[in-house]
This record gives sequence, C-alpha cells and structure tokens, in this order.
Amino acid sequence: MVVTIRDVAERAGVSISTVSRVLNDICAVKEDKRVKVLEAAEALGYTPNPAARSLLGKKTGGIGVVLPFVSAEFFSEFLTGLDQEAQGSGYFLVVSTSHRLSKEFESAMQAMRQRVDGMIVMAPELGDADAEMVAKARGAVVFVNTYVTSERVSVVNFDNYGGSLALTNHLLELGHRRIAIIKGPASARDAIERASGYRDAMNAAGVSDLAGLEVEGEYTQEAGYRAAQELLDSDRLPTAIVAANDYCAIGALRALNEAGVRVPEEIAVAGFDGITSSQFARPALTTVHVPIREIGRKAIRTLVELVDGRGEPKHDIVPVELLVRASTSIGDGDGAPFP
Amino acid sequence: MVVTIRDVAERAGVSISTVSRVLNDICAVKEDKRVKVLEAAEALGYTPNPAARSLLGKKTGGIGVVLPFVSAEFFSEFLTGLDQEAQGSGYFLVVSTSHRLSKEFESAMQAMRQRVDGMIVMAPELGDADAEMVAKARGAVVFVNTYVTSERVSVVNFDNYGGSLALTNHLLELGHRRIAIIKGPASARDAIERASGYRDAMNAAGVSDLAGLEVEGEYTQEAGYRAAQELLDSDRLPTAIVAANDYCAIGALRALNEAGVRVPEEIAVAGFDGITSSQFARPALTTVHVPIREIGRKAIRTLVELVDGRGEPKHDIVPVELLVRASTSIGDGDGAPFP
DNA sequence: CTGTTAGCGCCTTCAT
DNA sequence: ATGAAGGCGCTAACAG
Repeated sequence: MVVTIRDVAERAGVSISTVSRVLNDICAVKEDKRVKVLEAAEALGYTPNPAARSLLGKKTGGIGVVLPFVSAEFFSEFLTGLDQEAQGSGYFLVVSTSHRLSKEFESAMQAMRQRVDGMIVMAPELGDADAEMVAKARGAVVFVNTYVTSERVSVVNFDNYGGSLALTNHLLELGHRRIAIIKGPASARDAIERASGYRDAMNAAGVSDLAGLEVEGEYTQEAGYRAAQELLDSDRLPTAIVAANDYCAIGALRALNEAGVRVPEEIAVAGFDGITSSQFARPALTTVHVPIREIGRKAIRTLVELVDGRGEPKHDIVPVELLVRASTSIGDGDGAPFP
Repeated sequence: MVVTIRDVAERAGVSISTVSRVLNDICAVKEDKRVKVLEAAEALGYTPNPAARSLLGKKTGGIGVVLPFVSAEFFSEFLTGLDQEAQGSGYFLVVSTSHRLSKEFESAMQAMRQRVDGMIVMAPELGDADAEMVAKARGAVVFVNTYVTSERVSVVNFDNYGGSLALTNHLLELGHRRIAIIKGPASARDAIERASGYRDAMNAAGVSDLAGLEVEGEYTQEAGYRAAQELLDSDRLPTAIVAANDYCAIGALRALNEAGVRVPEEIAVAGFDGITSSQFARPALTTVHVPIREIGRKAIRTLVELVDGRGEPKHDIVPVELLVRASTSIGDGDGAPFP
C-alpha cells in the first residue's frame, strides 16, 4: 500500500496524533517534534488519504460539474474557468457531460453525491421544480445558465433575453425588417429566452407577422447549415438571420456562401456567445459575447463560499455584450479580427 | 448525516453484513431477506458511501484525466469520448486541465492520486523519463498523444508523423514545391512529429532548402493568423501552407483572405485534426482527421482493463486519415460540407 | 445462511 | 504537550 500516517509517526518517533496535529496545524506542538514530523512526511512523500478524511465527515475537496451538451468552445472555455478557480481554491473537478435525459442526469447526480462537497449544474432544460429538488437533495449547488426562481438556491445566469433583444434591435436599426431566426433546442430555456428577445424586439418594431421567419435548429454548425438552406428555399428571403449561437451562425454562413449569397450585403448574419471562432469567421460575425470563462470562475467562487458556510444563496446575472462586426455592417471593411 | 448501511439493516430487520451481501451480490441470501433489504434500500434511497469503500482498498470508481492546453474542439471531443466510455464502465472522471508547467503537472497528479483508480494522461510535452516516473509512482496510467517508448506503460497514440507526411506528399503531388509550414509549440512532441513528417516529405521530393518556409506558431487561430501574415511579408511567397492544426489553418485562411490572396488558387492551405470546423471553413479545409473521440474511448477501455487486472500494458497507434477538400484542390468546386 | 467482529486511515476527545 | 482509544461506513473473515 501507500504510506500512511502511521509510517510517518514511526519514522518521526512520535504518535500518530502528533503527526495529525502538526499536519493540520492544530494546537501547539514542540518545535523539535514538529520539524521531525515534517521531515518524515516529506521524506516519505506522505499525503493524507482523502477517503479516510471524508469518512470523518470532512470535505472531499471535490466539486461536481454536470453539463448538458454545449458547443465545443463554450464547453472548453467554461471548464477552463471552472478549473482555474477550483485549483486556486484547492478543489478538483469531477465532470459529467452530455446529460440530456433526466434519467441520466439523475443518475449522474446520484453518483457524484458524497464524492463532492458541492456541485455546479448547467441545465438549461431543467425546470424550476426539478432544480429545487436537486438543490434540496444535495448539499451546496450553484446553477449556471439555468432558469430557477427559488431564492434558496444559487444561480449564475447571463442575459439571454436581453442579449437577443439588443442584437435584434441592432438589425432593426440597420433597417432590416424581414429578420429570420434559427432557433435553438426547443426544450432548452436559454434558447427560448433568445427567441423571446428576438420576438419582442420584432413586435416592438411593429413586425408582428413572423410567419416563415422562424425555423427550428440546434446549437451546431450542421443545424445552422441546414436551417439556412431551408430559409433560402422559401419564396421570400429574409434580409437578416439571427442564429441560435455562433456555431449555428457559422453553419449558416457556409450555406449562404455556397448559394452565392453575399453577407452582409444581401443577408446579414448574427450569432450568440462570442466564441473565438466568431471573429475568424468570414465575414467576422456580429454576436453577443458571453464571458463564459469568467462565469465559470464566478460560479466556483459562489460555490466555495456556500461550502465553507460563508455567504447565502444568491442570484447573479452576468451582463453580455453586443459585438458588432462585419457580418451585419456593410462598409465596415472585412472586419479584420485584429483591427 | 445521510442514510447508512445500518439504517437499511435496521429497517429490513437484518444485520449489516446481510445488507452488504445483498447489495454486492455475494453468496446466497434467503430470498425473503433479499427482497426486504432491497426494499429498505430503495425506500431510504441508500447509496454506499464511496469513501468508506475506497478506504477498504476497493476501487474509488474514479479515473483521473490530465490534459495540456488543447484546442477547444479537440478537448471537447476527447472528453466526450472519455466520458461516454467511462460512464458505460461505471467510472466518473476527475479532470484537470491546462498543465503546461511540470510543477503544476506534478501537483495535479499528486492531488488526484488516491482519489482515482487510474489516470489518462495527455502530455505531448512529456519526455520518456518523466513519463516512466509518473507511471511508476501511480497505479494504472494510459498515456495519450505522448511519446513514450517504455513497454511497461500503456499508450494510445496517433500517427502525427505519418499524417503530416501524407499531407505534404499530397501537396507535392499537386505540383507544389514552395510549401511553408506553420509549426506548433516547440516543446510539444506531437508538433515536432508533424514538422518532421513535413520535412521528410520535402526532402524526399528533393526540396532541401526550407529557408523562409518554416515559421513558429501555436495551436490557435490567432497564431495561425499572425504566422500567415508573416509568411505574406516575405519576398518569396509560398504556394502552399501546412498549418500546425485546423484552428491554426483557419486563422491563416483569415489572414490570406484579408490580404486578398485566393485559396487554393494562389496559396493552398491545409490543417490537422479534422475537427468539425474544418469542414465549415471557407474554403473547406484539407486536413488529417484524428478520430479523437474514439481515441478517448479506447484509452478508457485500455485503462479499465489495466485497473481490473486484465490485460497488459500495450502501445496502440490509431491511424489517421487524409481528407482532401477544397482548400488544396482547385476545381473541386467550393467543397460543400455535405456533398 | 446469517450475525458478530476486526480493521481500512484519519481526526478527535479523553487522559496523562 | 503528547499518547491512547474510539469511531466514521463499509467489507471480509470468522463464528454460529
């Protein structure tokens, strides 16, 4: 087996309690013994067994992360933020991805329980009732991009509705009236919010007939590609397309390009998320930037506070930012990624 | 606290050993007691405490994953593969990312140890000596995309050298002679292998003077963008560019586009990895497809075998596939992503 | 077949 | 200031 506290005690010529005290910095221990213990631990390369620790009701040092299917860059950025902050706080991440089905979701939560001190849950498809149940059953939970109203749970969201509203208004201000939307997953609340923002902006501008302008989609390039083709097949072309997210927009861009449609001259295109690829698309993509890495960090900070008993449940809404680039603005040059 | 085995025993009117036996499916237990135990466990929502289990020298059920900085889609795909297979085998993933510094790397390994039954390590910057040390100190380890020669450790690699060789030969066959390369991180062995494949192909074709054709880069769109600009500044332009990876190639594509250089007519461009974005680039990118999701699954399978005591350390090299698309082939149309 | 018991490694009273 | 002992939840020998 590995080296235990007993080995350290033996080598240092003290009892295991003394070793424990020194290593946990509890009470006072004579300096000479302290040094001996530290030396022995160092020499043996001793690390306390985390299993034994958590058995005593101590922290496990783990943070569970449950994610739905999200686009690659979003996923990557979010996890990077989580990991940066978690490492900084001495936690490690237990990750479980791609849980669309609530059955899988439940079992994932179940498996993580007891292994972690708290959980970060991104579940845009989760309802209020589910969420509260989750929060009640487990310990500390911070929801991200999940629409939960209960004041008893913590949430870090960003403004899907407002971002979409601003984006659509931007297009309306440019004179567009026939603006189409490629919608995201019908069951995902964030996609629904984005669609609402679009619809409200349109209605406020007096465009109430959205027939033929709303097409189903997903958060993928493939879906955007297909949806754009569908839009191109209609008898009345839109003059602008708002896509579910950046990947979706990039897929749409490809379809338009193949069809020989110039962007933004003939049809303007916009995305959502503000991933790196959005600025390397051609033309560079107008989008709504979501600081997802920073959101990840904030979620961990909130969770750690909760776990440590400091801080109450709170709801944060992180602002998003409209980035206007070449895909919607004629005459703005090619929209170089580095101006 | 939570519900323990004792609670279940009490409710079922049996001893804790009987509960343990039923739940672990060991020996025979009278059917009526079996049912009672199962009912009690169900009713109480009992889950064995994993900490107590692993304290007995049992499995923790965890698999550690240590990753370097990798591009978003690569990261996402790899993790998806790992997670799919891990979940299927009843394991969960403990993930630690972005370890460039060996100091961080070491501490990450240290923290994971004892918490997991085995580790997946992707560390293209790791040397043979480091790798063997890592493998010796921990339990089961499977290296991925890491150049390790020792027969005592398991490795799942893919053919960086061969892929690059094939790709460069493809360009040479098209008549290109002045082929530039945007290199990846100088310390990463996979990038070095790709550069070697390029160089050997060039030399074999009789092009031995590579001056001005090799530029430094990274695995990012930004780096590709900058590097391409650098190449464009030289007095003798290349007729083709081999990029470190797809993201890098997409960045290069952008720079060429801005400069008004037509691809592939004036300069052909190729990437590496075969991520989804490569087919949505404009023009669609010729690349070397690395089945990274499947590699992830294979790595988990290999690791689980090792953990279970079945199977010996083995070295796998997963084949890669050259995908010729519009960015290198004139007259092939626009290279629609869905032909 | 089933119940009792001894630890796994660690922290924490309780004595000394 | 330090050592001895109990117990966290569980499994695996050992009795019965």
